[in-house]
Amino acid sequence: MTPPPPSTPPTLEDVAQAAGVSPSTISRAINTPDRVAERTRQRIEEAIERLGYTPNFGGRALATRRTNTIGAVIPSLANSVFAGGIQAFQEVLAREKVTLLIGSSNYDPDYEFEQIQTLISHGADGMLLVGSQRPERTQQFLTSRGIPTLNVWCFHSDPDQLYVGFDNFRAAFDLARLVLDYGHRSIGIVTGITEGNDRALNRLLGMQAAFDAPGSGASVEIIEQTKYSFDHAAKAFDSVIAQAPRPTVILAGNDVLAAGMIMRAKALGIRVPEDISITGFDDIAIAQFVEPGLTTVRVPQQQMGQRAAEELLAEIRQPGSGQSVELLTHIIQRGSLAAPASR
Amino acid sequence: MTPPPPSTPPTLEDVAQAAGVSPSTISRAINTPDRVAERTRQRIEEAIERLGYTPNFGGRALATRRTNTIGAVIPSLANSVFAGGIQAFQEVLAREKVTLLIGSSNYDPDYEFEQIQTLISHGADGMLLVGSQRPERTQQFLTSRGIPTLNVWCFHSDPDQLYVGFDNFRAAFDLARLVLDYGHRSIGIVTGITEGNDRALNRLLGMQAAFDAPGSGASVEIIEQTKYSFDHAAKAFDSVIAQAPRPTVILAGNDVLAAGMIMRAKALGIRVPEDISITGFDDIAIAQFVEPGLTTVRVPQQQMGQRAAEELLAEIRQPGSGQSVELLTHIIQRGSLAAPASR
DNA sequence: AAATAAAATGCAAGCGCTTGCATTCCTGTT
DNA sequence: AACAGGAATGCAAGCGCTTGCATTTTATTT
Repeated sequence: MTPPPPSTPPTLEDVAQAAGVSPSTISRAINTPDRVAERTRQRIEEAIERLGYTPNFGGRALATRRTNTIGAVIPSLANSVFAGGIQAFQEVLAREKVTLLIGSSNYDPDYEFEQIQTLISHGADGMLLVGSQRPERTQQFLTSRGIPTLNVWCFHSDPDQLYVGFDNFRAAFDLARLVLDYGHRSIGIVTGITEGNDRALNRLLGMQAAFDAPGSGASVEIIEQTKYSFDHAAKAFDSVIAQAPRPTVILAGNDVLAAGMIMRAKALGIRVPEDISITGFDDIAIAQFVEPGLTTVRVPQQQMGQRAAEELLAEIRQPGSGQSVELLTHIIQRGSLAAPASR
Repeated sequence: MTPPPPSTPPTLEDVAQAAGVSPSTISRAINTPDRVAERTRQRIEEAIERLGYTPNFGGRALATRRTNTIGAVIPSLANSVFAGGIQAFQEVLAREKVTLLIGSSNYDPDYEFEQIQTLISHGADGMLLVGSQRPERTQQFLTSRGIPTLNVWCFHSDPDQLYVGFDNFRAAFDLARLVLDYGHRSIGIVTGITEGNDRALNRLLGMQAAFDAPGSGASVEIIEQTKYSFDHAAKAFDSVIAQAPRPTVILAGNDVLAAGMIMRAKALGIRVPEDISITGFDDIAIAQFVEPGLTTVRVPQQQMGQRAAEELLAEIRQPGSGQSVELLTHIIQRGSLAAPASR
C-alpha cells in the first residue's frame, strides 16, 4: 500500500516558507527571474524542485487575467481529417508554452457553442474554429467577449475575421472541371451534410457551378447528402447507382465518403474507375492506401495548423496584427478518376 | 469597423447587480438552484442570459479546489491510432460536463512529463495516460500529487494502478502463433521504438515468446526498430527484404508500419501475400482499405475510451472505486497473411 | 566612512468565486 | 394576533497568485 499522499499541493506560500523569502519574491523568481538576486533564485529553484511545486492555474489566471491557453473546437477527432492539422497547431503552441484545450463538436452547431463557452470559461485567450458559418448567437458571444478567433479550413476575404485556409468553392470547382475534362457528363454527388457546414456547402456549390456552367453539357443526376462515415457512404453509393441514368462518376464531399464508396463498389463487384469513377477531397492517409488510389484534393493540413497557430498567437499578443492567409490546394491524381467507358 | 467590445467579461457581481440580489445568491442559483426561490431564480437566469455571463473558471477553481477537468496525454494526434479512443473518452466526459484537456507527447517521456505538469497546473482532477511505463520522476510527481490516474492501451494486474486496456503481450503472442500456423518459419519483425514504449515492447516480447518457444521451429531473422511513419516503414521494409535468408513474413508493430510496408512492397513489385506476408496491429481504418486488407489485431478503441472515462470518473468522485478492466482483442484476418510460397 | 543611487525584497490589495454562519423574510400554527 | 420554524438571502472570509508601492539591503561614489 502506498502512503497517503499529502492531500494538498504545495502553494507559493509553502515555497516561500521553504526558501525563507516572501511569496512575492517567489512569484518574481518564476515570472521575471532577472528581478531577483542570483543567489536567492538558486535557493528558490531548489525549493520548487524539492517540493514539486507547480503554479496553480486558477490563481494565476485570476491575478493576471490571462491564461496562456487557447481553445480549439473541431468537428471530430475520430477520423484523421483534422488530426494532422491540430497536431501541427499544438506543436507550435507547445513551443510557445501555450496550452491547447480541445473540444469536439460532432458537427453540431449547438454543441459547438457549448464547447466554446466551456473553453472560454476555462479562460481561453483565443479560439480556433473550423469553418466560418455559425449561428448568430455564437458569433455574438464571441465578439461580445472580444475573444480573438481564427477560422481554419476555409478562406474568405473579410477584414473582420481571421482565416487560415483555402477556398473550398474553387478547389471543388477545379476538381469538377477536371472531371469534365475526363469526359464525364453524367454526374453523381455525395456530399456531407451541408447545413451548418460551410465547407461542405461550398464544395457542393463549387461542383455545381462547374457542372451548371453553360456549355458544360453535364447533368447532375443525383445529389446525396449524408454523414461522414464509411457506412453512410456505402448507403449513399447504393442510392446513386440505383439512379437512372447511372452516373459515370461520383464526386464525394470528402475522402471518408469516397473511400467508403470504393469499398462498397468492390463489395458489389463494380469496378473503379472502369465502371464508375470516384473522387475525394482532403487527401487523408486512406486516400493513398485504398485501391485504386483516390484522386482527390490535397489540403495543406500541417501548414494550415502551423500558420493558424502563428497568426492566432500574433492576434492575441497584439490585436490587429494577425493576418488572414489563403493556402493553396492541389489535385492529386491517383487513379480513381478515369474517362467514362465509351458505350 | 466593429465597435470595441466591452473590455472585461461580466462577473458574478455584475449579474448580482442586474438581478438586484447578492453575489452569493447568484452563485447558489447556478450551483444549487433548489436553494433559491423560484421567482428570484427566474430573474437571475434572465440576467445571466442578457449579460452573456459565463462563470470564470479560475475563480471557481480557486474557491472549490476542484475543476471538473480531466487531462489526457496521448502519444500522437496525427495518425488515427488514438483518435477513436479519445473521441469516445471525450464524449462520455462531455455528457458529464467534464472538460477534457489534451496534450500530446510525441512518444517522448520528457515531453510527456511536461505535458502532465501543464495539465495538472491547469487543475486537472484526473489524468488519462497511454501505456504503463514512465520515468520514475513522472510517477513520483503523479503520486505525490495524489492525482487519480488511469492508464489505457495496456493491462496489468496491479492493485496500485488503474488500467483499462488489453494485454499487448498476449495479443502479439496469439498473432505470432497464427503466423506459425500458416507455416511461416522465417520471420521478420518491424517494431516501433520500444524504449519508453511498453506497448511496443510487450508486443515484441509476445512475438518473440511465440517464435522462441521450443519446437516452434521458427527463426527470427531480423528485427527492425523504427518510428511510426509510412516513410520509416518503407525503409525498414527495405532492410528486411535485403536480409538473407529473406523472411517469408513480416510482423509489424502497428498498422501504420504494416500499411507503409505494403505500399513499399507494391512499389518494388513484391507481391503481398504471395511473395511475403505482412501483419499489422491496432486495426485502424487504413487496415481495411489497403490492398490486400491487413490481417491485424483489433483493439477495442471505442470501448476502451468509454470505459476509461467511466472508471476514471468513478475514481475521481470516490477514490478507490475505480476498477481496472481488461478488454479483449481479436485477430482480424483480411488477406495480407497467407501461407508462405512452397519452394 | 558617509551619502546616494540602484537593486532586491516585502506588504497588502484584489482578481471572481464559493460557503459557513448570521440575518431576514415567510409561511403556518396555536 | 403572536410566535416558532424553516426557507431565502446576505455577509465576509478565503482559495493561490500577481503587482504597485514602500521598505530594506547592497553597491557605488566621494
